[in-house]
Amino acid sequence: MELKNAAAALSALGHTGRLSIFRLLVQAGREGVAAGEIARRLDVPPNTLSSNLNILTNVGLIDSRREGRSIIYTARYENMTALLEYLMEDCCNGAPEICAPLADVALRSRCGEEGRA
Amino acid sequence: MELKNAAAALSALGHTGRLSIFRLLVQAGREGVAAGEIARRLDVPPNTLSSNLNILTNVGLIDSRREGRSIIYTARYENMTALLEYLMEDCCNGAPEICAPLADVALRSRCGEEGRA
DNA sequence: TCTATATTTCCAGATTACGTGAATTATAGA
DNA sequence: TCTATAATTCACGTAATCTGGAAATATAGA
Repeated sequence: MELKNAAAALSALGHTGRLSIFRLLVQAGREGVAAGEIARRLDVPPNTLSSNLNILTNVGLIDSRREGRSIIYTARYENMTALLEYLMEDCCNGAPEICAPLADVALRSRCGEEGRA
Repeated sequence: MELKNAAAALSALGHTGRLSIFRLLVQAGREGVAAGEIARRLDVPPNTLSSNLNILTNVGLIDSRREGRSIIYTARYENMTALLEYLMEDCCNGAPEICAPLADVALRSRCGEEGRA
């Protein structure tokens, strides 16, 4: 991942509306959620939602497919992973005790294995 | 972590200049780096740097201490961890194979244990 | 105290982002 | 084809952000 792409993705997430959308999709898994359903759950007007979905799509954080009249959005986990990797790259100058908690967070996120902290 | 705080932190990172600063500090470890040294390494004017350091400080991503004439900046790893945790929270609806790569990234970041991917 | 160094604060013009009303496109079903 | 539903695109006023010059503050050393 390059600086510009990472910054663009982070900037897209740096907005309460878009962050809510993204987390919703991250939690939804591969199935995804239809635009209308997102609008209903988050209570946002459809045009505002659409513009934010577009921004998240452009930076590669989400994807979409049409199903009948609905458009289903999904998180792009690979790109999310690349982004987090970029943030942690060469972390903490050789002091493992600093990064260990980061690793623990990720391990705990292995879904369904135990409650979160 | 709450939505607003997370969005503020991500927004602060969604800027190539600030993202570069933050990564520099993440990689520097607990020692930190003086403002002037950051300015030199990233080639940015001191007032612009100062304003961006201030923004990163306000969202809790970095910290500073004075040492003589210099002000030393450091990454706040605990808050970085909390931010990543927020992004991964309840990830992927019970499909561990989706989140596993995220965990791997974090494990690989255990500094100095092996090369990064 | 005087000077040099390190960094921050103040300020203003330029740019970019935000949200939304209105119009538009796409699909499904009668 | 006509109507209803689902979602997007366009246009635009408002608000926030970005950048860097100039001035101010803090510290160290002579």
